[in-house]
Amino acid sequence: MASTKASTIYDVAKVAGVSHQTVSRLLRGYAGIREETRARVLDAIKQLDYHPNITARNLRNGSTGMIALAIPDLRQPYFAELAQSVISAARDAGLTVFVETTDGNPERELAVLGGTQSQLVDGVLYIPKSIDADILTAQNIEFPIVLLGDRILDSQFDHVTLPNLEGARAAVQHLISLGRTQVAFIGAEPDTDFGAAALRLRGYRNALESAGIAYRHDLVIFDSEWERHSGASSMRALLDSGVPFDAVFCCNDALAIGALRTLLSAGLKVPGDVAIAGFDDTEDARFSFPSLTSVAPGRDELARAAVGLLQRRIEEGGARGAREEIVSGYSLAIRESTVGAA
Amino acid sequence: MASTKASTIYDVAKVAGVSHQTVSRLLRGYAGIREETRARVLDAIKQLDYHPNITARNLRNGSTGMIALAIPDLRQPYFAELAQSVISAARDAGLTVFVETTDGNPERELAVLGGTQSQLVDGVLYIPKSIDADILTAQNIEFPIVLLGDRILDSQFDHVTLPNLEGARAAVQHLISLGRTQVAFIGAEPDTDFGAAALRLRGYRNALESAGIAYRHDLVIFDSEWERHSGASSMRALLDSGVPFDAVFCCNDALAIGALRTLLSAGLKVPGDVAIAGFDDTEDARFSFPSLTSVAPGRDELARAAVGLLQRRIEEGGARGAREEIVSGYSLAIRESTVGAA
DNA sequence: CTGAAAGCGCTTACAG
DNA sequence: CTGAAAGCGCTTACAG
Repeated sequence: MASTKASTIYDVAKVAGVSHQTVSRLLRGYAGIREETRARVLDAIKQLDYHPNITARNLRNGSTGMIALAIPDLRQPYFAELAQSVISAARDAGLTVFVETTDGNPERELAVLGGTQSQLVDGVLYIPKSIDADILTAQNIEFPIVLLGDRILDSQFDHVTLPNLEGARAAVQHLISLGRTQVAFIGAEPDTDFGAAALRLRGYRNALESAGIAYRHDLVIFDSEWERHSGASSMRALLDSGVPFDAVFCCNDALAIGALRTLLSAGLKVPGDVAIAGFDDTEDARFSFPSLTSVAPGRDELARAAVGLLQRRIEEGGARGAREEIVSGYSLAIRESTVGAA
Repeated sequence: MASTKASTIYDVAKVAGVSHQTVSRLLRGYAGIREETRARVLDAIKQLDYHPNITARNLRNGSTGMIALAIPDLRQPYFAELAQSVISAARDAGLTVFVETTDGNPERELAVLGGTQSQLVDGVLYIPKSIDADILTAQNIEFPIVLLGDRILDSQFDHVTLPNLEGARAAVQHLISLGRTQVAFIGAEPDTDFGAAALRLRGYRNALESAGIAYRHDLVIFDSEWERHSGASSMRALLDSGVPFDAVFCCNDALAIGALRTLLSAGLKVPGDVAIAGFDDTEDARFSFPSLTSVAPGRDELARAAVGLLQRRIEEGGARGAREEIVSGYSLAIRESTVGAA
């Protein structure tokens, strides 16, 4: 902080009666310093309450020990929890993070890549939302970047993602195992073959196929917002369509929470009339009533992997190895919304 | 970023055929530069894709344009939403923020104040949880700091806080206006006369008094965690106590969501048997079923005020004026948990 | 084992 | 209106 005139390496050196480089060496952990000298310097440091000026060190070293986390919106529990995991993982790795919210706005998502903060940072952990791989590729990014999250398209970048297909399939298989045969799907996206929505839809279809249940378009609801309010409307639309269904898989918990609210508002019983499952295992899934069955994608593991990969890329400097793709494990948290209260 | 050799002000100067200071001046927005020179420099900047090195600028200027936000835990919606508001407000103010999560852990809360990142930052927005004013005062903090949030104790620091008493009173008055006479209170804290819990409890008592209802200890549940899981247990405890009640005010929405779940699990009707209100107006309050009546404390206003105050302190440099206290406005969002479905 | 020198990229008085 | 100089606080070869 600039408020009070902080003491420098020179002040310490003067007090200790050594040159400033000796102080620097001690700070950097060099072995070869005479015990008696070391003690004098440490004394001076304590006496002056000296703290190294990180900015100066950064300027010299060309690195800052900081990474940026570009994330759409902390108001959404999934992102908030993911951010928390990233921040913890980064701290454990000796990095500090710098949260940039983009609102999933394409311009802001792009701005992060060129913004003034990208100067300050050794690398970027990037959770894209509305931007796609082509645009990203066209950016010709010249610093370490790792893509993170569920919306990762097939891309030439390092990325860490979820078992989208497998998780969705497991959830839908669970619904089917309960004897449900008319399973709706909320959260499909038009016009994409990649990305979380497409993969989860494929998982859904896989599960139906293995059970010998025909896929039906009228049970698939498009919703690319994946938020609580849109989940509520999507469920409203499904109910209004008059198509009968006895279960629903939602692409994330936010959708499921919204859909659940609409179902209960409409006087339906969950899971009696309709069983419902989500994806993400956010904390609100555990405290809704009924509590929500959800695919738990191992958020901490994901965050740690992403931070670790980014750190590796930073250390490698310019020399990029082959791009890497990491997929986390998952489990299915089975709760009241599919199996009822205990 | 350090990955590729970035061009400097000198490179630009050489290409443009001027001295590097001229480039610097143009960058800093000085008026006195000949039109023709300016064009040449801008050309060179574009041609070289020059971006100023923020670290160097910071070293020179002694400030970084960054602030730290020390916050307990993004997994809790209240904090996540507050963080989002702070980040937005900071961006509007030209500052970037740096999120430090403390887990409400006293050591980590203290560490933020001395940590290496406090070097990097022009000031700190501090959301304390377990730390109290005495400890903070003892720290002899020598940089701009603004306390933010609901747990602010009476202190010698600048702080921005919520209308704790008034908000709680309004919520309880609302419950009473519905004809409820046995209003429970969840979230009291033992041994404090200050802080959000004490103030909200006072608001509760005020509302009872104005209505001529006697205050009863057996309707007040202690809970200093203020999380969903603790709200669930607290409500469990209240039910088990056998004390009859027809309404409950919870100190925050997390408690209320947990309590609501317990009520519904127990087969009680909300608001038929028990009306329930919370505080914070987090987004999950709007999507529970029934949706939750809650005190809305004007989060954006709060965040903007806090960022503004901090920025002012930073600009004032060392010269601290009188400490300032800002209290946000509030409104009461009335929803199904007190008045039933529409 | 420790000192003298140069430089990271920028900005700010000082001249002209 | 634009250039030469010094310095922000640190680290890294280079000598000795």
